[in-house]
Amino acid sequence: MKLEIDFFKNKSTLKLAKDLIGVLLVYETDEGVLKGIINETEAYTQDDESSHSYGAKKTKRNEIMFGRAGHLYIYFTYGMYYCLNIVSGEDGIGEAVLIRSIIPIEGEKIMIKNRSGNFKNIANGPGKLCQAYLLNKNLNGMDILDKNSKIYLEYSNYVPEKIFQTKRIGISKGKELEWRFFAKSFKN
DNA sequence: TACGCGATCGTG
DNA sequence: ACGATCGCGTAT
Repeated sequence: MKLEIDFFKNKSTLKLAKDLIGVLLVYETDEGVLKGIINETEAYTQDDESSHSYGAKKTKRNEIMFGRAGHLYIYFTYGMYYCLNIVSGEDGIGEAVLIRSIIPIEGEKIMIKNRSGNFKNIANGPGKLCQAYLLNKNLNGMDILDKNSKIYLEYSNYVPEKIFQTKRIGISKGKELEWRFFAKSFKN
């Protein structure tokens, strides 16, 4: 069953980041269905120095973060990679959850092809995940809660054994905040 | 218009 | 540990 708006309502971005561990990221492409278990996320809010939305300053790049929860914020970074975020929080507040990693469970062959044949570490990083799913700026701003959307989140029976909470990766400001969540294993 | 810097990755 | 690579945001 697809996640709907209720999953996002009245929930902090930190809580959403935690709740998304174990949820499936699904993309129905022309070549086949891509599906994976979300196993690592990070929260970003407008009070957070490391966030693109810091200080509630809206720009052309980050404006989607200020929209309604359930939209995709996909940005380009390091001159080569895209990163996928799910917009969170109230309309008008700039918050999102970065999806850092998934464990492939369907369409693995397609993902490997999308990753130029790399069959190890298929989607265990934000840039790798976007390569595996062919996510780019064309999909920025998509509404995954729209029932016609080809990309959406789905409930699963994968229950994290334990959710770890640590500092975030690859940032220079807001380093001390423990806003990263991940699971090492799931029971089914 | 100019410039410095990344919410990264793969190799060494 | 480090280089690749280029759009974005801030400053001029």
